[in-house]
Amino acid sequence: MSDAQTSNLSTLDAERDTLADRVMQDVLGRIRTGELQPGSVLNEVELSRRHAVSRGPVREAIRRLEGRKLVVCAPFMRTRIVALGADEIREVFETREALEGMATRLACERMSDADLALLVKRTREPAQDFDIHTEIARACGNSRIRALLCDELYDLLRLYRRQSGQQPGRRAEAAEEHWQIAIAMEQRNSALAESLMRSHIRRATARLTDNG
Amino acid sequence: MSDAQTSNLSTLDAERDTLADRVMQDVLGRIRTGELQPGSVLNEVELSRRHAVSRGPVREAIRRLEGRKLVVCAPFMRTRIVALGADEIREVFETREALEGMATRLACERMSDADLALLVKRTREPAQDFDIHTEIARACGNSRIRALLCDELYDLLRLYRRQSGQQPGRRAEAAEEHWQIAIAMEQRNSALAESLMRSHIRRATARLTDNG
DNA sequence: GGAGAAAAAAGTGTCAACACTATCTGGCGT
DNA sequence: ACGCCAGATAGTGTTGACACTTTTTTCTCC
Repeated sequence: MSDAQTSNLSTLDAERDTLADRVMQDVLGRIRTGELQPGSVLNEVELSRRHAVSRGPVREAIRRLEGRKLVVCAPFMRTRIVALGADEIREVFETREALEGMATRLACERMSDADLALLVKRTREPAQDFDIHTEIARACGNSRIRALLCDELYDLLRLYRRQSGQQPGRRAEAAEEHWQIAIAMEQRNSALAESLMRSHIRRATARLTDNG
Repeated sequence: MSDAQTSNLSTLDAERDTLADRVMQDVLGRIRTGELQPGSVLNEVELSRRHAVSRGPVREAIRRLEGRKLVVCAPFMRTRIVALGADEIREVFETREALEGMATRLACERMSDADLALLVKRTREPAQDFDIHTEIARACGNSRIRALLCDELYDLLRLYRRQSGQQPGRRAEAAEEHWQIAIAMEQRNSALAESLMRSHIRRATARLTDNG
């Protein structure tokens, strides 16, 4: 008889340090910095030389990115960073709306008074490295939703943020919407907070698809 | 200048046929049939012999499943099918509630009258292989949400459905809730349909976690 | 007989070489 | 000059072997 339920095999990414892990982190980092753009090719031998490893670990890193849908590949065709069309970007935003709406509701219900006060304070005085979306995803108490947002969708969106720069007025508008969300959360009105977040994301989607 | 946006590199799983693909499909199939349970070990050499291939393709298949969070592994420790604790199952259901709620709303807005009528008819006369959840995920017009539900969450839940069998009364209750959802969709009341679907999933979650 | 350490076995991580496919390059005919 | 086909080149798919780690077995000592 197999003891299936032994020690909780957590689904959250443990901090490993194999060669494949290093290669994957490097590629993720270069996606985040913008060095790798949508459609950029990942050459296996080039990655091998870059990290002074053989192609085995490189291929395993690519396969994990493939599982995360950050790269695409057909047999013998080169692997490329995903390049999304207008329809697929809309799909990403719809997914994000669903997940971030839920994350906002959960964070509103679960954050401590102290953490919530800090969130409000930081939303009022926006620092350089503060992003309320990331903060909510981290605080929602659901590691699966957090990983989907932070490790998949946000990386995808970063790929396109640069080229579809925001209109001048949008920045202030977004700040105001962030503020309303924070207020609703502080009042523990989770239904309103979720609704406001979803509207906020839907407005951002409309801006993007109008331009295209 | 690199031409990034050339031919839409779709994110949807193309039908490839490399050895790694075959191994992955086999593992997925054995998860679906229940042969592989949570915590089951995936032995690389055993998989190699089983498919008469070397360990390379086997490892690549495992890495892709790892990207999908269906298996977990630490260096030199054997790879295992994920085994979720009570908290992690709750997280899966919260994720599912968010995504299926959105899928229901989108399907309600986008399905043709004919397809919707068929959905209602099949919900009224439930066949053996009909599942309204899968049908909505397929019809929502968002391939990313469909893949997240059908290729990740549903496989995960199948792992636990067997052992946490439903109470006797729950089956009829669920059928009634499915019926209400279908009616709301037929009336094109997308907000109500989404709300009903989310409540439906939340009730299923409560049943599970009460028992544990 | 049982707890602990050493040896053996099993399993995973990595590598270099070979096989196959797609893409690029150059020559050919029209 | 243009398109088309064959050879050369670059890149991916696969393999078997070796290195390292964990797990199991065996042996020793109390």
